[in-house]
Amino acid sequence: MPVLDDQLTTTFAALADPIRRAILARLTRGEATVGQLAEPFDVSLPAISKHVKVLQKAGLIEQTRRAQWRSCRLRPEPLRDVVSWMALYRDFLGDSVERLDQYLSDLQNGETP
Amino acid sequence: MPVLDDQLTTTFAALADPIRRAILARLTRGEATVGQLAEPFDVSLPAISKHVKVLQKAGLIEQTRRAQWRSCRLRPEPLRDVVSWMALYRDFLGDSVERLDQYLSDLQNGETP
DNA sequence: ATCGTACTTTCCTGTCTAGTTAATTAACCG
DNA sequence: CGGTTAATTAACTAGACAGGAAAGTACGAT
Repeated sequence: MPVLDDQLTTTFAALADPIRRAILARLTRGEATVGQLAEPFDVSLPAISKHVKVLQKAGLIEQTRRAQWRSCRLRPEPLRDVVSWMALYRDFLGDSVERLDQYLSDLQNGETP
Repeated sequence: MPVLDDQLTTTFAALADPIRRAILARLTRGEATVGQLAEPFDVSLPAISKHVKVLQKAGLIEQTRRAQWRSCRLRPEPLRDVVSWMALYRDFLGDSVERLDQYLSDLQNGETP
């Protein structure tokens, strides 16, 4: 089950922006509309709207429409792919990373979700 | 000890390219010169040289000069920063991620490296 | 129906990135 | 020294990307 190269590229590209990472961080505290997501930032709403679209295309968030509001929610799958990808580097991340390793095996065996 | 936002941006940007990820993967199997890194790819040497420079600036690899060869070696720190950053999302990555969590605490306590 | 709210889309700009070829630096080898 | 190998730098091009302003869409309220 290798992680798709293309998916990883999109995910990493999406994560390579401070505003988008801040949006994700905000969403760990619960759903939010695009307007709410925009609040803390000093950029226009269209700019945020585009960031949201990038995150959505990467599968990192999901948007559901309620009336004229788009509520955004975190989707964990791409982050799991990143964790899986990192397994390649476990030997370089220290000796006792067997726990991370173990976690990954569990994931692959469907024991965790 | 929060991870520097800027560092994460550079790291993710560096990882958002299939060739650069392949270079890193290659380096898990041991050091390699720029020429050796270039071999599997259908792009010019200068292109690979630039990829190497991007990885270097992100701190993901280290280059040591031996005669006219530049030997490249993996540096794990930025990947550890990514793992640390992912800790924010542990609740979204499944319930039994305490192992990952544990691993991270160990890292912060300097117990692992 | 029309107004306001909440976005999204379009268009345009400047900047960044990946790739090319050609020229350059650096080190070793005879 | 001159030549060869290894890699970087320079100069350029085509495409992606972040941002803004302005126009467009969609829904709810009145």
